[in-house]
Amino acid sequence: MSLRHAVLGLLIPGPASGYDLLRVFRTSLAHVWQAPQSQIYGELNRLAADGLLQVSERGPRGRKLYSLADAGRAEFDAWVTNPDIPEHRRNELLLHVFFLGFVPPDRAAAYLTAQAAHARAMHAGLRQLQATQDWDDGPLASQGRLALEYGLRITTTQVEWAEWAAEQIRQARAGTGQVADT
Amino acid sequence: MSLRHAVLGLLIPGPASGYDLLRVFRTSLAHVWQAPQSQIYGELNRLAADGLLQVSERGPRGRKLYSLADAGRAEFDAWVTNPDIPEHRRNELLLHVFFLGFVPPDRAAAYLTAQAAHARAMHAGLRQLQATQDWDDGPLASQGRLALEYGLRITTTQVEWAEWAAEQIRQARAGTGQVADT
DNA sequence: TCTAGCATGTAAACAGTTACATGATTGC
DNA sequence: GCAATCATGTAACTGTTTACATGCTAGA
Repeated sequence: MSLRHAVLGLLIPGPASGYDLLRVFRTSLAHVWQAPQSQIYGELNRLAADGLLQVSERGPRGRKLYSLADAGRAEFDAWVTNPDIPEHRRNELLLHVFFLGFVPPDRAAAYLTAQAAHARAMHAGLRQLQATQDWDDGPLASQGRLALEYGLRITTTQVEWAEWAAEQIRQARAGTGQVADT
Repeated sequence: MSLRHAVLGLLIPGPASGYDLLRVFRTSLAHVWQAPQSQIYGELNRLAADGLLQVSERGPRGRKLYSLADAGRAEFDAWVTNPDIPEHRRNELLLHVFFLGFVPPDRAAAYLTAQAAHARAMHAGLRQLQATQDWDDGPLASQGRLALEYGLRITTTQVEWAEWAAEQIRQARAGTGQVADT
């Protein structure tokens, strides 16, 4: 239930509406934790029902400003530096790789080359973001820098690995080919 | 719906029961795609209802051997080298990092050091696996080697990043401390 | 005989996605 | 007046997890 904690955390700097949070999820949090509109509004209502936050103000067009209750702040504090991360162990890329032995080596290598290209594009996108972003604003800016560096490093590793893996497959094919032909 | 394709892929070498698959998910696939028992049996029944596989044989203790139908093989083939991977963009670690500005720098740095230690332990576990595994068996062995290398490289990157990030926070704290004191 | 492992299934709850639905207000 | 954006909500569906439930069979 990390969405819960994300919502609580976003209310720490001050009260905000569901719509405000929605925009944060679409911008700053887009690369970190995606959540559709329906989920955010639902979670806010559940959080309010559980007493972790309350509606502190109502504005025009039915706008509701939520603010953090003491219980919510406590819940967030317990979560944020709790080192236990529920290991998800679901990696779509590796699942494909696992079964790559069932297709011809050429197709398998091409698949990995495509994944390398994809990771490279992701990396370029993050570099772009790094260049355009204002890195002096808000309490979340320096954390954003850390997260972005994570993305840059991980995508680099992914590119290198995918190219290495494609090469492994090509070499194995060449190896068996030669043996078979000789 | 990747579980679907994992199940189809596992039936390529030959017919197997739900229980057989269950053991594969607990061993070879444990680091790649986890699935609980109830999900596997449910998926097998759904897959059979959809005509992607059929019960080819019944053994003792109600054992049902499933085998791949032509439609199932086609579905698998379309999936396995399809380069489009639905981007999940949900990273629990980065979500914590995003909010680390709301706790004292010492706690934030300690959190990242703990994550470095965790990634280091993961890495050691994979090295262990690499040493003990029989790397000459089955059609999935060489793919397993590629996946394992992925894990080794990613965990290395995670360790390096987490230590770097912890250092960043410590330095920022020292910096503001000095300025404030002068 | 009894335990461990084989073997399958269901029910309830929770999490997440997509699509639909509605209305208010601001600026052109 | 109209379009864009603000603003919230609900319904249906799919995917996932946890827990419970049942019975068979091989071997010590």
